[in-house]
Amino acid sequence: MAEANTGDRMEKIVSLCKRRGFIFQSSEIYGGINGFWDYGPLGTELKRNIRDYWWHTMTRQREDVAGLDATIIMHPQIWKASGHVDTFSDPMVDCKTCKGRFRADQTAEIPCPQKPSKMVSACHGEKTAPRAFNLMFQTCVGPVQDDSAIAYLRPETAQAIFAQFKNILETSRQKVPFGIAQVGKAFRNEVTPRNFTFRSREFEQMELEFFIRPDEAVEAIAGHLASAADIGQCQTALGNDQTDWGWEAWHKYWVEERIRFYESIGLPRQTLVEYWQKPEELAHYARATVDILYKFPFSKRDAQGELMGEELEGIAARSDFDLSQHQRSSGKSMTVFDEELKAAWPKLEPAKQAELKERYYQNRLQYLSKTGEAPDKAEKLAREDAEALTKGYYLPHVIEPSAGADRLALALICNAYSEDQAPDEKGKLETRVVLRFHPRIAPIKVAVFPLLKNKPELVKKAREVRDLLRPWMNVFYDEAGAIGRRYRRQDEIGTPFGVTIDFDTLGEKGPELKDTVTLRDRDTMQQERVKISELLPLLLGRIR
RNA sequence: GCGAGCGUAGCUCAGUCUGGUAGAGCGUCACCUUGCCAAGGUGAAUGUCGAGGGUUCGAAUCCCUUCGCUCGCUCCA
Repeated sequence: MAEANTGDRMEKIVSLCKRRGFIFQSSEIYGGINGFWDYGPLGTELKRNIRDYWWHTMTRQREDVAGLDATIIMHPQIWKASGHVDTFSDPMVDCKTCKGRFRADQTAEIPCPQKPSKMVSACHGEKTAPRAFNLMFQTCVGPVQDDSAIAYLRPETAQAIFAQFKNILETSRQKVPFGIAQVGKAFRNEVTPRNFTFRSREFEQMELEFFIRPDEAVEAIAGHLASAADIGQCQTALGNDQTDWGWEAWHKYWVEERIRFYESIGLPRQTLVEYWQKPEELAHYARATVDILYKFPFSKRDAQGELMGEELEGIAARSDFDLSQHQRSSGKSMTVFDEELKAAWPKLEPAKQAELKERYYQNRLQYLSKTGEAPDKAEKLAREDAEALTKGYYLPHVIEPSAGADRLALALICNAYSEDQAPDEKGKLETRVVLRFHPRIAPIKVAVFPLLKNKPELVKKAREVRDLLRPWMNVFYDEAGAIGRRYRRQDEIGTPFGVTIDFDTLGEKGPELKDTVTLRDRDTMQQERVKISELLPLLLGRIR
């Protein structure tokens, strides 16, 4: 299986996507529009399978996650509170002399590329005035288009979860720790869309905000925090006792959980990179972030020549930053009342009480100071928060696994794409293009063929089999051309199974083969003989 | 947004330098053939050569503008 060079491979994938109806450029007949992509018939099925399986795994299969489907346009204040209005717009300066681009606030710290002894702000290059690059799409709500009407298309789905946190808490009968999941479109006016659909301006996110107790509350209730060794066992812990899990345990748990998800739809661990962001790379609100990267063909290589991977998902431990921000910005309380905490607190030693209270106070004070509260006010608020903790009230912390649906679709296509050698009818080796999708996410699950089209009995029987399977899975029926050609067409779009109705099915070779069909496996091209009556349960077992 | 390269049939591409009015392979469709792994037969459709403008008797070819793609700066689910 000779691998073409990576550029080649990516080109073949892009071309296959268009040729077979996975992905088209948006608005193509008008010349296209940069950073926007449409999914064709097969791509739509693929993406729907991804979304559905994510939803299935993250919410319906769990006791502790509830769903949300919020609007794309929300109150603009949300994006002030979240920090997107300010931090999503970096004024940039271009240097016409050296062609460099620099953040306007950093020109005094970055050396000039042409004359490194001087900083950019002091070099002789001819520079443009600072220009704002706000990555949020703006629109106006209502007929009057003035500043008061400005609204934004959401740049992430997460903020709606925080904004609706209290409503969901009160209506879902969930208690911390629990999560809120959402799948939906998000929009970023990327400077440079790149790498096929990888960096698009309109994309779909699959996000979970998993709310947990602050460590101080965990310690008050459980008496201790799960140790490093306990954390090492997280991967099998669903259903186990989690009362002593602090944020590190939950964070690690979700990293493992998410990697298992990727494995379960056919991305082997060696195609993924688990990247723990270094302290200096962390966003200001994050205590830890793990990126799950997939080794795309267009990924850069490290010094050893290994693909470094591109981000599919980020799993951030965001402390109580987001709920705090919305609490301050909206003036509405975002705290929860925790009966277990209230009951546990009076039973603690006074020294322990003091220690936990002090730690909570320090954390709140640090947050409030960082966000610019006046020192005396910050101190007062932090005292109040610490006092509330002793009564069972706190702001939940959050672990955020946030994945890109389109990026995952692209990763699955890249991962599935393969070329192998298969003999044609004369035994000559031919190149076969196969998308080795995991059956769970394959757009079409099974293709049904009559061996020959010109035999009405075969066609009739094949249509019966098609109709038998159709209510249960996506079936494709094809009677055109030679049987081998039909198999190959299905291989190219990743259909895992092929069912062929032949003369044995009609009973020509005797009663023992009557009403049996051949079931052909895409990857091995092996066939097995299966009774029609057993076909449905067999296939259902293999595609779930 | 800036710099470099590119844009011809559904896909991959030839033709562009040296203007004369568009081709190949694969694919698609129909009919025939078919006895389990695509390239048997016959026939068919498809391009205002990315778009717009200019030069010219004549532009896929030269010039300008614009849109899109690829790479770099920047950003990131």
